[in-house]
Amino acid sequence: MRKLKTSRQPEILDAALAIADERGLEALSMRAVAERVGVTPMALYGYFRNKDELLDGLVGRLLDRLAPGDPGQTWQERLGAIAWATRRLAREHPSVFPLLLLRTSVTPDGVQVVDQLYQALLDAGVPEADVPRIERLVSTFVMGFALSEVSGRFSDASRDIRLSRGADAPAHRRLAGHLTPDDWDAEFEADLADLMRIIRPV
Amino acid sequence: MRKLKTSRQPEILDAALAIADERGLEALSMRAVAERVGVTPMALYGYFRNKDELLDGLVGRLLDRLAPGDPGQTWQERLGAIAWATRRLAREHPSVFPLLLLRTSVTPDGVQVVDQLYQALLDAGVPEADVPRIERLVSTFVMGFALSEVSGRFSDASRDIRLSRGADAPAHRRLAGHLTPDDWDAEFEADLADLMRIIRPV
DNA sequence: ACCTGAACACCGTTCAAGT
DNA sequence: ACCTGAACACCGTTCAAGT
Repeated sequence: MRKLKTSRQPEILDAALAIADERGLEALSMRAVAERVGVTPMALYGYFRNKDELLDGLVGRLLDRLAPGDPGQTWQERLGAIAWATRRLAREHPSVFPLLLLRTSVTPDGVQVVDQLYQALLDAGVPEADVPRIERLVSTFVMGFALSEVSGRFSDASRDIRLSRGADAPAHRRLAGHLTPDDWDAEFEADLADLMRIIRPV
Repeated sequence: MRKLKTSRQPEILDAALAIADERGLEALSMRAVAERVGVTPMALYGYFRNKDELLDGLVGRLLDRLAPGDPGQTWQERLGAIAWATRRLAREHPSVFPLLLLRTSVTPDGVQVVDQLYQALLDAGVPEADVPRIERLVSTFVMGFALSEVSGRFSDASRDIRLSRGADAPAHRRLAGHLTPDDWDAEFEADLADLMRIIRPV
């Protein structure tokens, strides 16, 4: 295990993120990053042991966007702020965002975000023994929702195909008037409201 | 757009699934699939237009495992059956499962599953206008949970690292005795119970 | 109808060498 | 301390050809 240089790591991650944002994740090759940084591909291996570690670095980069943690007033507001920031992050970096769910990488910033969620749930009155589970429940939904949006699982195309197949899908036929997703912001907000009712039953 | 042969599609998908299960997703190359089928890589292009379409075929293969849909009694039981089947599917095919969330592919089997969920929610008394949203809420959580398990987001390693970083994470320190995930089956069950309370408030 | 061979433009990564 | 060049063992895919 050689010691890695850190000096140009941020610069390299910037280049990698830019490539992913502009041309997608499969355009993100070591060679492309090197070219953007103005260096030979092999030079990158002084800063990251391999491509996997570079991708982990990219995940860290996204998480530090989430970490700031406004002082926030009520637990609902703090929890909502993180949820909306997560969704915004997915829209800003749709190619890289899936890596947050796909790669296990516990970064300091990631821990900070989880800690803020724990605190919000404690303030909401969730019993200590239930807090970690509820945190996983909420964060799993929020990340899954954001991922579904950017990966197209919720897209119009899906809905249309679904409708055209209505013949052998009776419930689809019955709900035909309601399948349209009109306003995703409103849907996300309604979902969060429902989850808050799990956290603190009214 | 040439017309594709279908004769050996199932055989090819079997080979692809086996490779992914045995050696992971990044070992799943056209060349590896071809070798397993006993054919030249180029022969595959008579059955799938490209690798992406082969992966879509793989997603379809997973979805048809979910589709059967037992007659089931209560709406809770039917919804629970699909949720547990989804989680089981992820554990059986951890490498391929993420593609379900990553790739937009609306297959007939996928529509069947969604239709069953719609029907369960209708039977639960959810207003028609809310059914599609609640279906997305539930399926997003279930798939996100299953994905988190197989991708290691919930793993012990994460928890340990989190604990060791407890210094600057006060809520973690306070909850130290409860971070342990002991029983994931129980957690999933508790989560489903909480979601059912959203569906039909007690 | 089904398959092959050769080729093209890519990959990540190792190793030895250069300043 | 930092970077390069050449090389290796891979990729997905096109094209023209073969039975």
